[in-house]
Amino acid sequence: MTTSDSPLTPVRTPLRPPSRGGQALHKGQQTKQTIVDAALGLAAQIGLEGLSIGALAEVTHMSKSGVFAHFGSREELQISVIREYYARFADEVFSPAMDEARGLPRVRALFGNWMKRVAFEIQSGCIFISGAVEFDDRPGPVRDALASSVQAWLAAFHRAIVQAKEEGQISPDTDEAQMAFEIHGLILSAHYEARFLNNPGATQRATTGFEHILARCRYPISKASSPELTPSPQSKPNSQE
Amino acid sequence: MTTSDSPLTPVRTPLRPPSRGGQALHKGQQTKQTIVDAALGLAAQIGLEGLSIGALAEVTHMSKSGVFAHFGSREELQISVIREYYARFADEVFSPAMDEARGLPRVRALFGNWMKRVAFEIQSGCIFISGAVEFDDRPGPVRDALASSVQAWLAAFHRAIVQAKEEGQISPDTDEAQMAFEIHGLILSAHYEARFLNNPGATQRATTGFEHILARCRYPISKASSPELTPSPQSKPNSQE
DNA sequence: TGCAAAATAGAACGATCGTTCTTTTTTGTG
DNA sequence: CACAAAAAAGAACGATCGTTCTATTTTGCA
Repeated sequence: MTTSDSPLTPVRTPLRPPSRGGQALHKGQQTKQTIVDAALGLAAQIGLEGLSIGALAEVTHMSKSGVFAHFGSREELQISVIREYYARFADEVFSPAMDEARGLPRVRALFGNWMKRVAFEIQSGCIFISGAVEFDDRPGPVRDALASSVQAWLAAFHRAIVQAKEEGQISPDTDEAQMAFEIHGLILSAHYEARFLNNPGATQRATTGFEHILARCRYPISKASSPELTPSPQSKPNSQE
Repeated sequence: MTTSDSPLTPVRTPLRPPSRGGQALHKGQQTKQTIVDAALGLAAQIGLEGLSIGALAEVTHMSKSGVFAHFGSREELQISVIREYYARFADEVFSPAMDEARGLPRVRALFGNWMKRVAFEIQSGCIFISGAVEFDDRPGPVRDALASSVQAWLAAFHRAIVQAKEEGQISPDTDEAQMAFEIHGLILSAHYEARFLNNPGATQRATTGFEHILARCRYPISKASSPELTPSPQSKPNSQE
């Protein structure tokens, strides 16, 4: 079985109008982008369901119908926001990590970038999390767009773990999906405790938890030809608080 | 420092009217209970913010104003729902676990009951999770009621872990708050993946993750009742799958 | 049983929502 | 510059929201 380094590409937006040649962005497209940018900030704070065309019109200094015309429906607006969020997530979290070597370095980079984003989203909110809660009982195209975006990212993360096992950097009896599940939990816990409970130590806790998981899955005893010796975990005492 | 087995009591509802004696529930109180019951089911599915008095009136076969009069405001209705949810959570998760012995048995019981509830809430939804997302950027009495309920539960769980350490059942250099944080993440991950992504193996993954954490924190070798010996973790290999 | 009090219903309010339709303004190009 | 096409504005719609006020029904005790 082979694994690929294929980039994150689940439901990519078409962008450029299909027919038109290499023309610069028309007015409509750039104001649409402006609207989506504003909508993204708004949706991150108050949720995709909280997104209202009226509020969006006010923020962008446009009329309701002017905003509406770019999307044709509120659902299409929400989907545009999801696509934009996904693109930024891929740019900030996934893409930079692909410069790291396959295996553990890449897994660490993915997690590190993910955590950086979570730390930022403690202020702004994360629509992968809020959207999941809003749409877990609401079938339809918005939920589908959101779920496929999340699935694509989680699958990419899982793939990186599989590669680390292929590289012989984690124990062969490690369940990669289990590992991804537990790491995902750390992210969710950090977001929950930091954003809702105002616990400032939450992001550090997630990082510590990640090291705990790595320590368990790495080869416990010696290592032949592998990068890091001294697998002993728990070397540095749990730092804070 | 002493730890107590004090029950979960954060913002308990007053119940009985302060003056009236031991009279049976008046009509108003029992229909109010009926309304809150219906509201709880509705809020679990579509969220506390999705709760509408109109929909609630329809479900309970009452008029909007009839429903409204019992609470005086939508916020008060939401808070009543939170209190009811909290009371049930305490009854199903916390109280039964208090019959178990202090220490690890009680921690296991708390987690097991918690997981049972999560498994049930894959269908119905959890307002401790959806509410956190809805109100993490919305200050006010609803958020306060929700946060204090969650804090009370997480504190109770943390307390049980501290007791396990006092009983010498987990390694003395374990950070109990870190452990609680990681377990909380497993719960959140299970809820996310099962309810939003329809991943049927999610609850099993959470249970497995819990065992991973226990395996790391438990004394690896002998027993010998003495607290500090051989703090080295990482004894038994990651068990299953 | 009578009667005040409690509980519920009914109607209406202003506000906001997504959406539709029509009109005006702006844009880009032959 | 002219002029069609694109973009944006404006007004109005039906619906739903939380809430208020008044009227009616039901309750529980003397």
